[in-house]
Order: sequence, then C-alpha cells, then structure tokens
Amino acid sequence: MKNLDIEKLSSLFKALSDENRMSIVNHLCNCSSSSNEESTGANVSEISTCCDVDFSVVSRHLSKLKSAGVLSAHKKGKQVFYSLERKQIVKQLRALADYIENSNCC
Amino acid sequence: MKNLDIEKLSSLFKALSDENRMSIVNHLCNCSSSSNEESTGANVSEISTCCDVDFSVVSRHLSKLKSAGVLSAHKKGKQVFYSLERKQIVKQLRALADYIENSNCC
DNA sequence: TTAACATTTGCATTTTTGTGCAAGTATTTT
DNA sequence: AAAATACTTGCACAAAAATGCAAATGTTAA
Repeated sequence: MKNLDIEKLSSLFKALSDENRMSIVNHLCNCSSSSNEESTGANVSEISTCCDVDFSVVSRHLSKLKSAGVLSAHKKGKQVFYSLERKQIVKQLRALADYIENSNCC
Repeated sequence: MKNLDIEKLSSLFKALSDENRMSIVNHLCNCSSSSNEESTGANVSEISTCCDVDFSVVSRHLSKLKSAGVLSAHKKGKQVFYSLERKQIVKQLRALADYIENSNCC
C-alpha cells in the first residue's frame, strides 16, 4: 500500500475547509454552463453569486482553490473561467478512502 | 443526485486540514495495535509520538478529530483510546467523489 | 491517603485565515 | 484616447486556530 502524502492531502483539505469555498466547488459541479461547445467552466462574476461575500473575496477563494489544484483557470477576453479539476480531486479522495478502508488495525 | 451538505463537508475537511491531524489519522491507519483481542485504537501517549508538538496539543487535536466524527474514543483505566471512524470517513469521501464525478458540467 | 500516571483544560502568545474597501491591472468597447 | 468591464491585489482589521507551559482532573498503584 502506497504511503499517504500528508502535506498534499492537508493542503487539499485546507482548500476545502471553508464553507464559501465548498459552495464554489458545489456550484461548479452543478452549473450547466450557459452555452458553448467547450465546457469552459464559469467566470468569476457568475461564480460569485453563490457566496454572500465581497466579489474580491470570491476572487481570492478561487485563487486558493486553484493553488490547491482543485480548480483550473483560463482567460478569455476580460473574463477568467474557472473549472473543476474533477479527475484530480476524485482521484485523491478515492485514494484516501481506499487507504483508510484497507489499512489493517485499531 | 443528492445535494451536498456543505457545512458537514467543510467541517470534516477542516478537521483534516492540519498536518499534525493528518499525521494522526495516518498513524491510526497503520498502527497495528500492540495487542489485544479487540481492536481498540491507540492511547494519547502512543499517538503523540507521531507529531512533533507538545503532548497537550496532540490531546487537543484528538478532541477536534473526535468532534468532527473522524475519531471515536473510549476510556480504559487511566488511558483513552482513540480509533478511526473508518466507515464514516470513507463514506463521506466516496460520496463527494461520486458527486463530483457524476456532476454534469463545465 | 499519598504518590504516580494519563489525559485534559486554562491562559497567554503567535500565526494564519477570512473579510471589505479602495486602488491597480488588463482587455475590450466607444 | 477615454470609458467601461472583469478581475486581482494591497492594506487594515477582526476572528479563528495552533502552540507551549503549568495547573487541574481522573484513575490506579503503593
């Protein structure tokens, strides 16, 4: 069984430990992006509707989530689109779940 | 698809967002409890060997983990044995992973 | 009952985090 | 070029969290 990367996991969880940030994640799970061919995520203004805090605060939360690898971002014109790093997150959550489930002990 | 309980999830992740607490969780995954018939977990003194902080700090981390439902505790003589709430944790992690994986979007 | 052991709790301190407002940057529109 | 839009960043501040030490609690042993 592979060892846990404590530092990486605690960073991930730190990113997810704030209610507003979890709301953002939830929002990005459910937003069926208004339109386009590509699934591009949502922009900051749109995302900020899901938290009752200043716009700038949302921007900062987004950048934390990005640093933690929870979101990725790309710019299109004046807008920045953030989207969930689904595979990465799911992989880490499942790896930990498996690790805990299969550990022999206590 | 069931909705996320943002508050519950962020509490869980807050509990897991500290490196020392994640070390404790990891430790409790791997400790093959020295002995007995029952799988009783580990006591505070034993657990505190896995973090380089004061004993009292570990005690406090343990109580936070317990409040968050990550650990459970039972007393035996002067000792308190903490053990992982494996099923609960695994269930929550998998539920979130599934939710993220199956959400349609962005 | 006194002493020893295992753990928790109170207090003080430092560090980190979340927040709002105002100003700054970048891009597009007029 | 100037104004408008979309976002980020600097600064100040309040609230929360992590930590260590010393004292308190609870439990068993002498």
